[in-house]
Amino acid sequence: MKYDFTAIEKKWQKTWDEKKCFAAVNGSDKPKYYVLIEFPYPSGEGLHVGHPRPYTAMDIVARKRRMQGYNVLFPIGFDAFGLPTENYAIKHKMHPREVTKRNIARFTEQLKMLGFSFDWDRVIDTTDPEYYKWTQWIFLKFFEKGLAYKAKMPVNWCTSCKCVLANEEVVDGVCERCGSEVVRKEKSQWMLKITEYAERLLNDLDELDFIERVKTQQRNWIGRSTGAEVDFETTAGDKLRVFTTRPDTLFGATYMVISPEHEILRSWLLRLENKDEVIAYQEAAARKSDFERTEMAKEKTGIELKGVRAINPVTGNEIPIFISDYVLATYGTGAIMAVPGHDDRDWEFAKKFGLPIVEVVRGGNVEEAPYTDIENGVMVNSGFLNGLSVENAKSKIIEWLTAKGIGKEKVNFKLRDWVFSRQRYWGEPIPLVYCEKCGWVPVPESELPVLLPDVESYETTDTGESPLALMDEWVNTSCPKCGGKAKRETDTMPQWAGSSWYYLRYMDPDNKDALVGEDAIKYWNRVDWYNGGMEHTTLHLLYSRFWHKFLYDLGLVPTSEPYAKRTSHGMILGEGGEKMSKSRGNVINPNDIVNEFGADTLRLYIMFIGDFEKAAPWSSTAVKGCKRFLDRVWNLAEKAMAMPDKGYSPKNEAAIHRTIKKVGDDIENLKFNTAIASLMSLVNEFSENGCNKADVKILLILLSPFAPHIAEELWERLGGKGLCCGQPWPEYDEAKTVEAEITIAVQINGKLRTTVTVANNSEDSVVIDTVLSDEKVKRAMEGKELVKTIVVKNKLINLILKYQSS
RNA sequence: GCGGAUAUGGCGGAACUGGCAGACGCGCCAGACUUAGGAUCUGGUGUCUUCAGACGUGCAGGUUCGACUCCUGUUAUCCGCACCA
Repeated sequence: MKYDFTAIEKKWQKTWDEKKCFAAVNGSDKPKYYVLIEFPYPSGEGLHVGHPRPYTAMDIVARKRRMQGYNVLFPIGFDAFGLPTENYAIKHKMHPREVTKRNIARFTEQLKMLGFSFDWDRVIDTTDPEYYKWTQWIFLKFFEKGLAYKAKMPVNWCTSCKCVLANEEVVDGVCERCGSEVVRKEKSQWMLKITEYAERLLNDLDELDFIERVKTQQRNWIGRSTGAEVDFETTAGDKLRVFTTRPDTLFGATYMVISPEHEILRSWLLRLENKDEVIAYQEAAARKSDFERTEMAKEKTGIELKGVRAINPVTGNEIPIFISDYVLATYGTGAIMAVPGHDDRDWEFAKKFGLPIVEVVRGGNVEEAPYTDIENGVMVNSGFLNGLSVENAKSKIIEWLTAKGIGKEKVNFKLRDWVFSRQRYWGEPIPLVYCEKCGWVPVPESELPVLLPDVESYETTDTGESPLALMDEWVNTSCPKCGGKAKRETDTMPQWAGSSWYYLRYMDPDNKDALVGEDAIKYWNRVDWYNGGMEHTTLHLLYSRFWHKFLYDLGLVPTSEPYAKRTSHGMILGEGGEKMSKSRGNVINPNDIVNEFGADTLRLYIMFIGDFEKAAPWSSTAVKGCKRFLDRVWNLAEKAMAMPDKGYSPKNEAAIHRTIKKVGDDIENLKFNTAIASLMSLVNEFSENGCNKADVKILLILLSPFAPHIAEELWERLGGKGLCCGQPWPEYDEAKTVEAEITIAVQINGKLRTTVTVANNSEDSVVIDTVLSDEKVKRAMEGKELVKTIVVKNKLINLILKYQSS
């Protein structure tokens, strides 16, 4: 019989489906294990060859855990709200709901074709009103607790999507999604107070089993820094508050800088002699996008405020105040004390404007370059701080400032609150109404979900308002509180809303009374292993940790963190090593690969392609190698059918034990490529030594998480009991992983000369005797003296020789 | 600029706590079977070479009996952050 992968794959997918082999059981007695992948966005393009990489990896883990006796939850769903669908729908004059429905159907078919062991009875769709009802419900809780608030503020506005973006969605000054320019715009927006959780989001990382680069990235994004706030009196009779991480250098503060947007300017404006100049600078700064500002960062600009000066609280000196866009309005207090001697940016600015540079930390030459070392410096020119280390000076000055009531210790974060409104149709409606009398009023829980209106037109408006704003019938409603006239909020939620809690819904997808039932959450607890893309580190991953903590505070979930372990995969690149994209025309469609080689080959290749955590270029020739491997397995099994089934063949025993160990360990460590390599080696060994039925059966069990269809088919043909995916994961015997005879490397003066074969675990003396009687070694030793012998057990022997001294 | 990672044959990549560099696969070469092969099987495949060996893990040093692995310096590429005071 030939290996007819198409027929085989269909057959087993059907069997698994009918027997519900991969259904997770709530409340089972078995230990539970929750494996999660990031659910896909069902785009119109269908499944990309990049999708199966993380899916196959986690499918392997899920299948292995089941074989190890766990009750595994390995779910799938669709994150279906969002712009691409809406844009596609507008272009093709379809309803986003229809587009979504079609795309989900297509994705489902493609995912099933690859044989993933998802529990298909728990599928969720974020656009299903039964689902987004609970997304809205959580939002109302945020609102109730004061963590959702509306604020007028400058926001990132994507000129192409006609929609605001969260800070996390702006990459290099352009829209993360469409690459269009992002400009600043003043808008009134719903915000989520993620900053309230900054400290916990940071600290709790320590206890999590996340790969280091994820933790680092989140830490940098949260950006905690400790310092002090200090009030400077001004000649205008008021106070200017600054934040600094170097309060120790206060004696060196020779001028101040405030951001062009700083509020205090308004009250100073009348006193300014160069008012017009200042206003012109403000206007110029306002016109620039954030990106343009940083682009021009190379050259510092600024204007001195003529007419107001500040007083350095420790020196008593009057110092000038500047406005400059190198000071950000959104961080700290929007104002800084400038210490040009010990800060790169202040130094640069001072040099340009000819401002005095005072050394207050000794260790460098502040005329040449700012001295920023905080480890070795000693305070000078700093009155009562002189002679102290930087660290000691910090605590002393903070003590002093606190006592005087002009400053205090302060912690700041880079993390900003989350801009949560989007001016688009295809998202969850924000369940609030605005009443002239009562203000913002939540829609009562009993009236959830607030459904998206079913309308013909949902195109973007040019005014920057949500398309929902044009739907009078939907907008105009009555106030749930007073019954008077009210208007619905017309902005919708961002794409990240539905995905912030989806892992909870999988535990109990059909619950009508709660987002997740108490028993279900108690049983499943939290996700044990979550794999996803690095690009979500400061978006989805951070957002969902925030939501989870909030739900934890409400007492709705038992853990303060949603994911115990987080790993991440590299991208699949095009053949030339470039990113796969439609415009480059180098996109590989998984359907083509499955048609030509089968799903098992695709799965195997995508795991064999290279280090799972690194990017790897696709190679259409290398795919064939994996197909060839499966062909060889097939032939081997056909031959073994007539062979005995009692115990491993003695010749293969050591290799089998080694492979069981290697494959098992490698799966846990994301080393799928070497796991497959070891399976290939085992097959090579079987071909050389011959093999019996028991040998092949163990091979099939080990292979089954990677290439489940062929394993299942051959298992059946070899007369295996039950299903291959239901077999217990094999055990290995450490003692049996080593061959009876082993090869030892022989080095002379550190260089490999030859090898010898000795019995495993031979005594050193035996090894030395064998080596010394070796012809090659004897020749090399002629006329030389053996000074030293180094033996590494079962590995290597190194003979140190010297010319004989006469 | 700051932080992190990476650098190994023609290619993708292996190498445990310092112990036979190049596992496994692709490609290539030779042979077998073939009407045929872009199928299959067998063998070979780091470089140089006087066939004894010499040289080889970005580059320059160092530690060690022994270094892809540790240390110092340096270059390149990728990723993240990007005036965060």
